[in-house]
Amino acid sequence: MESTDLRNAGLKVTLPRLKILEILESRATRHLSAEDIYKDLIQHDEDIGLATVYRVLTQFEQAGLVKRHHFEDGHAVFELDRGEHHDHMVDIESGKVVEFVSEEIERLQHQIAEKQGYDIVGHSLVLYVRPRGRAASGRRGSKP
Amino acid sequence: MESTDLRNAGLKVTLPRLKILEILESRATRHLSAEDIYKDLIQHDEDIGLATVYRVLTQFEQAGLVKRHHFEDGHAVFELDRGEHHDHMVDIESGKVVEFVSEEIERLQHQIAEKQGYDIVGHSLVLYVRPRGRAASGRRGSKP
DNA sequence: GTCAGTGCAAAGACTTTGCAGAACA
DNA sequence: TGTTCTGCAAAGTCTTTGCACTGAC
Repeated sequence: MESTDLRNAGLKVTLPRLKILEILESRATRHLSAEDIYKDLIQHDEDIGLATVYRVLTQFEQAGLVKRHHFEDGHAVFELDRGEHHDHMVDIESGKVVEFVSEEIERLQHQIAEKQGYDIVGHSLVLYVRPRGRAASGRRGSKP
Repeated sequence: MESTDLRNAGLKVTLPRLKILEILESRATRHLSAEDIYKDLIQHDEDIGLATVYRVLTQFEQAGLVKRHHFEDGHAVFELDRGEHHDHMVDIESGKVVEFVSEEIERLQHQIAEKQGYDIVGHSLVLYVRPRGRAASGRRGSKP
């Protein structure tokens, strides 16, 4: 089944590709960095290099199988592209990523771009959040 | 006047800092990369190293004088923080950056975060756009 | 058997850091 | 004068690339 996806993308069915696809499909965390995937492979005794992970992910991205995101932490994260567009919320304390969709925001975005004479080609919306009601890290009450 | 900003930030008033602040204030393009600023300094025969540019920008960021953004092109861009929040639209053909504000989107974002039990700490919204009505780069008509 | 794919190491882009000399207060 | 700053070069992080070998078809 995964092999079909690969063939459809014009990619040979190889072990590294299958394994990486499998990791992207099966992990609880759907947003993984190249390093995350690499470590996972190592732990499962797969002898696959980090360079290959990057190469495969880039190919998957070009084939439309995965999406690459750049949250503000320096490294890219990848997720399987299941077709349905969504935006992200990142819990800055736990690192957890929550997906959400807002038709209304999408609509407003198009409206805004249109007003300036543009068509939207893509967009990136990320909310950096913290569990409700908790104060800023290590502080109490109002600003110092 | 700029020197006051620096002193308020607890930074000594030095030539590199003044020059960099001046560039951020006076350039038509308000969103500059470290490299952009460095080149500008070189062109004006200022003998300031790239490392210093990065150091100064980081200090300015910590002092709240500038904001750092990561658009999808790999390198960070900096803009003077004038206090008023806004989001960005990047014309992928010209590289031009347009700022915009949408109270409505802001409101929706808070609503969405709240629904998940989160407070928003920060957010990043960037629209990648292309002048209206123009086909994808180098193409005509519908998809190939 | 061929050609795409892979591992490894080396290179690249962007950014940060260590240190000795220079400059602000 | 005493720190704080700066330039330079070296190191760091994340990612890509070159090359000879391996493996899919």
